[in-house]
Amino acid sequence: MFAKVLIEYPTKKIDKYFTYKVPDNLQDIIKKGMKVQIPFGTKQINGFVMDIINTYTEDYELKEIVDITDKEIVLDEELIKLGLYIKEKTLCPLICAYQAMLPSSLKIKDQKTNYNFYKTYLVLNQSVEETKKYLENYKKVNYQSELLNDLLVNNKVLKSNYGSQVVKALKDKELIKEIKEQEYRINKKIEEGVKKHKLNEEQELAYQKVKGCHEYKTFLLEGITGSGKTEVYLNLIQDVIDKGKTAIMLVPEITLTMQIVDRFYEWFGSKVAIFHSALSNGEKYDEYLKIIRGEVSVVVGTRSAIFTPLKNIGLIIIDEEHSDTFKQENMPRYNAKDVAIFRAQYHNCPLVLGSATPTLESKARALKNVFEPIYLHKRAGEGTLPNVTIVNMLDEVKKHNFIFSDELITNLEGVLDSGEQAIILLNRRGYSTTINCSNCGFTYKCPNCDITLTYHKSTNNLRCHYCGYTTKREDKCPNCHEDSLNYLGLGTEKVELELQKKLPDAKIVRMDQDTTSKKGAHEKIISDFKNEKYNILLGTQMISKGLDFPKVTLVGIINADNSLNVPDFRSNERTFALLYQASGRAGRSNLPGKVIIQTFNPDNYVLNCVKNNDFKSFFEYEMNIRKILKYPPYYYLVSLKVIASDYNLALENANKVTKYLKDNLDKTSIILGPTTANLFKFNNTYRFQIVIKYRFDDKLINALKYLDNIYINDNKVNLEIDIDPLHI
DNA sequence: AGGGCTTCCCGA
DNA sequence: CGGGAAGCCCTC
Repeated sequence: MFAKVLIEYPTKKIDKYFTYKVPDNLQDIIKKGMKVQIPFGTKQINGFVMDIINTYTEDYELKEIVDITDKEIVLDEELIKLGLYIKEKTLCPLICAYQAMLPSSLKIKDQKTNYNFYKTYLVLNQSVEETKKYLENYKKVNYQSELLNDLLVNNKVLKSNYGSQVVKALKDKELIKEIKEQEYRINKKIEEGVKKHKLNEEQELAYQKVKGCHEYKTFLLEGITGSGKTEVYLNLIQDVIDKGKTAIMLVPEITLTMQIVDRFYEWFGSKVAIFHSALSNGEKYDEYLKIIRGEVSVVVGTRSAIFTPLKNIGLIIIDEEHSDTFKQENMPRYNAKDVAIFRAQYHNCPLVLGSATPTLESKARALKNVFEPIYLHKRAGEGTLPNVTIVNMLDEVKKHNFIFSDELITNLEGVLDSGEQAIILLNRRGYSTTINCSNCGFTYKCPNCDITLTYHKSTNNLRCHYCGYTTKREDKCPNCHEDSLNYLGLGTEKVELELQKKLPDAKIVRMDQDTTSKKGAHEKIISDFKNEKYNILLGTQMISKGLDFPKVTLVGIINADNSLNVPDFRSNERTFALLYQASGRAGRSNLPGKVIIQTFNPDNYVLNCVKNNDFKSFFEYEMNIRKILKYPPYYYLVSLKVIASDYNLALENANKVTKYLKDNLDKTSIILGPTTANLFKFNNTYRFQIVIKYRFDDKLINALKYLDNIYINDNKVNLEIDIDPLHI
């Protein structure tokens, strides 16, 4: 018996199967998809069994599999096929696809660590009668008798509940013994008496539509903010569970969506497993075990949760489907939406994409009935859509209001007076964007990347937000040594400081990457704000999604132009989604909401669509631009980056790649570049970019594979291929 | 990926 | 001629 094994090293150089002999003692247990330890070169490493065969005819001696790494962790037939699909779709090494499917704790490296978590219990060592008899003779009332009586009632008790002396004494008398039981680190029970809202007419219609679908179909659930999409999801999942099937729901970033997860725990208790980056390795391992063992019916999680080995899936939901986080930016560059379609087709079940601001791609498909559209037009409950005002900051600057407009401050004061709450959004962290010398023009720049450093006041240093380079701020200009350094641009840190000056009585909490790096920090800020320990929540885009605070009546957006000015063809779409979602945080209960958008471009079409809550107009406007400029959804994109530490070498190869594409692709495909990539110099490497726009090109995939192969063995030049990139 | 083996360059 | 670094190639 022989096994074809895929080696754990994620390199294209060894992206093939290696054959090993299966030792006698493993022949009965070994299965396709299992992880095994094998000798490879001089080392012993891990790999996946991809096939089991009975004959082998090559002329060299085979080595033997040493052991099975974890008998419980097996990639089933579906996931094995899915890995092949991802390899084909994203041009990654096959092993890379399988590694993406497993939580990092199972990703081999520290295979010595045992993540199984045990608790020690005490049980009786004798029969109940014997114990009772012993107690009658014992007569004393002390901790020992208390423990024995406890055991007579409860069968087993936690060892840690009793003193070690007491336990030892009874153990020595052979009256009790210890047992170890595996426990899960996360353990939720269904909360009794949770109020399950009755669905309104629209929600009920949406629910029935999906419920009535017993085969693969993708639905686009377009529901305005606060329309109660979650309620529809919960009911649908309940229905799937009632049928004995399982469901996956993806959310963009679970820490920001803790409120949703809490609702899932309330409904489904221990039937839910959760998956996100903030879990510890041990927690991830436990959640994975629950799924493998078939103990859960619902998985809620971020991108990688789409790979969880649930059997018999009856429904997949992707909430906030417009979010960029569903696409992985490094290898394997998969999009969870594609994976979701694959799995829904495999299980022949419905897929629901939900959003208030769907991607143009999804919306276009819904209009062409490739996806089935479902709409939720009304806010559930008593909420109404907020009133949006656009403030022209050009006028405010004349009044020397550089950060806050008079209107925003007046409204904030109003909120404070009435005991309500406000959210302020500024999509940039740090204190100020950059420090600049007004005498000689010096700016702090990252020595590794082609980018200006951001000043952080709390630590008094400058940081590169790309590579993490940090340097100290000096009092005088390091170049001309004059005392003429200026702080330009705005970050959350500075806004917090300035806002506190304007409103000395306000209790402000800031939420951005810098204040939420610790475990549990997100949840604490959110729950503190919900419990009204603060009046104002100030933060970056992480506060825009999914949060539901009934007391928030005002949302202020500072410098709405920030994201509009990003040089990417999707910046309008992202700005609309961000501002629309942020606006949706206001007026979610019976209190009416107001939104103030501060901008230097008050006539901007995107902003005015936000003001009018008009996704339809925005969609039509933006689709027209995409059509003229030949961008998605009219054309598909591929981005190629040629990377080398030598400038000329990078450029030379970028030209070669471009020439090859021009010679070998279909004439209808458009090849742009090479140009310097958006982040031209990064970590001391130079990056050139080539973009392909195409509609139908059956030569494309082979051309990409050919180029990919050329650069596998070139250790000076690197080629990164991103198919369907989200950023170019 | 990582180790071993070959090659190549420099000072003698 | 030797040593050390850099490049090359193999791993079932």
